[in-house]
Amino acid sequence: MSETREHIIRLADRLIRQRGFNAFSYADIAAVLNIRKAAVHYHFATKSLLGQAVIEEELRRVEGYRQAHPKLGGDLQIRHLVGVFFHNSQCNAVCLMGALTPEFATFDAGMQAMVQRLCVAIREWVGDCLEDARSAGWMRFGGSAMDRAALVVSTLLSSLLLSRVEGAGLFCRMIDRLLEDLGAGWRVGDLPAIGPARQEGLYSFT
Amino acid sequence: MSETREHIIRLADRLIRQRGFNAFSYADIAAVLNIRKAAVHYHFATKSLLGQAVIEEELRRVEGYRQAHPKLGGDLQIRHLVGVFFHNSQCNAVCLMGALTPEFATFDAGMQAMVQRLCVAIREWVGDCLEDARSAGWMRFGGSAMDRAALVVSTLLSSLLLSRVEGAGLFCRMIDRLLEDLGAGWRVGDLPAIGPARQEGLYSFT
DNA sequence: GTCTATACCTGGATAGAC
DNA sequence: GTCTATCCAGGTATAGAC
Repeated sequence: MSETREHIIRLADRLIRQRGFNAFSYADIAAVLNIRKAAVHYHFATKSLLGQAVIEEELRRVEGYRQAHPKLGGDLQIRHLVGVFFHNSQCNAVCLMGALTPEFATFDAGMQAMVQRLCVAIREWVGDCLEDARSAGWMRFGGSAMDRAALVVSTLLSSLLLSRVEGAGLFCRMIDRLLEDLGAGWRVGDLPAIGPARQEGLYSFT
Repeated sequence: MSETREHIIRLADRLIRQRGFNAFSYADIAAVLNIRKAAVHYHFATKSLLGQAVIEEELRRVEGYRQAHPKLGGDLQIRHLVGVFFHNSQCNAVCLMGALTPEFATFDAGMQAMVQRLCVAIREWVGDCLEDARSAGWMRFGGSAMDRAALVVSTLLSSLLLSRVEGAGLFCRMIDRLLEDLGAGWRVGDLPAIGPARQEGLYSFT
């Protein structure tokens, strides 16, 4: 895949999560890369196609992580997920679901389908992790793992939205509360710091 | 207050929650009211001022409700709140917090301040309700009522976001799960239907 | 005081140069 | 295959008519 193409996707990802899909433009990307807007159009004919590529990249990262750690317990994977979100909370960035779902009604069919795929994929992953963590005794909670996953994802998602408005401290208070409800034996503060190599803004699954 | 002014606010409120703040325009409002775009500018010189007016209206509704029912127990007020959100889930509308916080970084200072006020007001209201409901024995949960309120608000907020993408059924599954965690003795299906007089889209506190 | 006509800019997208 | 110059629609906002 082309070098600039990757740069564009990376930039678009960041812009979407900082300002929303409808609020960024090809001009923003062109300015950073020192090219003309139309050069971006060469790589992505329409803005919708660019958005879909960003989501596809994210899906690839999620699937990649799952396949790279087939034997990793659900509890450890949840730790990783929470770490990703914590890092985002420090950067004032929200996740792709939090950025895209509010604007869902303004998207064309192709983009809507990708947003749907993303939401389902994340929830299924978290659901499998919760199921595993519960049966292994690392967590305890009522209800089906899949419905519980919706609650966990929803809390992570909106903790980023709200903490950007009310201060980053809110994130830890909310997630620690969530983890206690899940019977997890750890808190946000227990997670290892994220290495500088991954701090460039793409250390994200959502 | 002028008649058209109120109409504009009402329309803007709906457009924001259906499509987001940056995705709607004065043209959308002008088309419905059969006036020119500039007529809207007369009432609200800038789009930011219009947005602030929409939020101010919402704050007024919240405060109005609280003052109108000073003696109403927290449990009953939460029922009302959940009913409002359920109604929104049926209309594919999200709440103002869910619509505005993702675009927070694109707002000017005045608008950002109003979004902040809104988030704080809602959370304080829910916090007071939870506190009351817990001490009255209607609910039971761990942690401070205020932190718990953040979780409740966050779940309501994102259940609207996600159910619009994954289907309205998700809303009830998520909220019923939340209510059970809170030890509430009721579920979404137990709530009375919302009267037709209030179904026009402004039956909302967020 | 209320609205219309209009300006000006930036958005996404196209046609064609290298 | 990659990018530049350009277009046109639609955005917010202003100046001025009624």
